[in-house]
Amino acid sequence: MKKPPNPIFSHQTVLLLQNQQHSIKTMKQIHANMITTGLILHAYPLSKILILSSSLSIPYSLTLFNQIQTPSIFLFNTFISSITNNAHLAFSLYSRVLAEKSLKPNNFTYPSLFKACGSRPNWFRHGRALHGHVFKFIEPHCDCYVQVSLINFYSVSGKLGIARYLFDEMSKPDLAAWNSILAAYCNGSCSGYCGGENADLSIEALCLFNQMLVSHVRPNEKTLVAIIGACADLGALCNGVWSHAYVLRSNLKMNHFVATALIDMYAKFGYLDLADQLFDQMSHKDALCYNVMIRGLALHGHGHRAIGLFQRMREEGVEPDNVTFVAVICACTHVGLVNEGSEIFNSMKEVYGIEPKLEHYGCLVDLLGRAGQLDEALELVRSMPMEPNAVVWRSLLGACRVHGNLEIGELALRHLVELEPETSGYYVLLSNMYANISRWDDVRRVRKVMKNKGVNKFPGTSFVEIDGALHEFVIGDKTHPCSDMIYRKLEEMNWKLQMHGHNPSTKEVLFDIEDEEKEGALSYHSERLAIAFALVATDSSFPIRIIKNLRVCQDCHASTKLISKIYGRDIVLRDGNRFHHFRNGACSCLDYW
DNA sequence: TTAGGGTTAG
Repeated sequence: MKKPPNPIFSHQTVLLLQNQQHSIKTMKQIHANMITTGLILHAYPLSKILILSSSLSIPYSLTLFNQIQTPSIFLFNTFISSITNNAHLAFSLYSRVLAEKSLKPNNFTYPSLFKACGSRPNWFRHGRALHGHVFKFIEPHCDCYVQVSLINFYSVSGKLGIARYLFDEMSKPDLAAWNSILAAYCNGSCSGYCGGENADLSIEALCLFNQMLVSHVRPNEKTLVAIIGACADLGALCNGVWSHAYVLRSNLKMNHFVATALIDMYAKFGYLDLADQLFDQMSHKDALCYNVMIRGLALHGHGHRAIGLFQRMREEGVEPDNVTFVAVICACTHVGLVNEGSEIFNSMKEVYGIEPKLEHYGCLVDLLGRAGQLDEALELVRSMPMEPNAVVWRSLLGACRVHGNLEIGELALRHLVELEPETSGYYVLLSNMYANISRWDDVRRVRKVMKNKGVNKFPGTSFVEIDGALHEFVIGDKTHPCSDMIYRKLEEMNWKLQMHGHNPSTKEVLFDIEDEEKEGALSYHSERLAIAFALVATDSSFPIRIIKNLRVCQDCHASTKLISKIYGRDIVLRDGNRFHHFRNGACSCLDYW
């Protein structure tokens, strides 16, 4: 016989709790009503008021919870899951569960707790201890939610290997599990916690996606957001366009997340018109999508359009955030709008109440430096409220090299050598700087310091990929088997083998391949030699792909930009951190210089 | 009839 429906579930107050948005005032009224009607004694309505009250006032919800005589594990789980952004409270509730003999944590207890751990820095050890509890109290393999929450916890804690192990342990990963592991690889490739393997992480994400399709798990919007991000990081145009097409043909929703990821991807590829089209189609534009579009425009040298979009953002009442200002000040830098950039920097605090961070000061140093205002840039570095990092000093150094200011350049290099003593490139730059003005004693001194410190043990190498084969070039290796061929070809093409530079009238590209007269000047960079090789060895229109074992230095960055513009060739430089995609004189990697 | 996991820029 069918049981009659329980009148509690159709009670007017319970329906009110479920169906409407409430203020603290109406929530208190409902609470009072529940006490008078006796509904407060029933677990289901109690769980609903707990969820509601914790979203409005944590102290109120805690008082409410503490009034429950003997809360069941169901009520503990409900309350813990509603306060995961308060990890301390979540864990104190969990310890009450452990202390109570009549209670035992279950499958529903752990996902929220792992979420709470992952959301706080330095809580890794708590999460790891909690993982032990999972084995003690439940059977983790039986529950997908627990497994996924563990994968996420380890991935946000930077333990991608453990996350992958747990994923591989799953006999039949569901959609959320696939999305978690894909996001883990994609976020890992962005945050850079895996050193030189970032690009490999994005490639692995694409491989995993392939496996997902093969195992007949149907991707959703979250999946595609991760994959589009991986394509953007890799500069994988074909895969990126395929992903866009997949969204359309699979009737996935072009929601905020998907659209923003696509805008970012097309902007990074340099397809600003496509990015702009998608941007215009977005019904509601938030700060995030403005940021990616502004950044995209700034990256590709459309500074004025970027600033125009920033104006539009303000006119439409969208509040800029700290990322917006990084993008806008960089846009000003690229078109030399020093006053506008400085004003925007000042408006951060005065108008928007946003305290400028290190990266904003870095942008301003770059803005002033590139405009040749080196004394002002140095003054700013000295007066900024936080300790300048290597990025800031590198900006200043870059400006000094462009504007030929040895004094400040030397100062910047000294700081860089101190901050990153293992980076041989700084010693090399310092040495070259002295060599350029024939201060040979200083050249020898720097070389001696290098030798004493044991830096530069590992020469920089670049690999250039031509027709699927990798050719290796080592910094300063004049005996490379390709060198003669490159020299001959370059001479045929009437290229000068000197310091890098560019003569717009003759279209000469000047490589600093070697200069015997300059004693002590280090010879050409391997990536430049590799590019030269690729240019002379292939006429195909495919991007020249170069893989480096050292960071792309400023010299190389500048000359590669130039070569991409003059020869109309896309060049992709991959270093330990990421891909730098050069197209028509612009590079889609702004964070370097 | 109740509770838990996965998405966007730097």
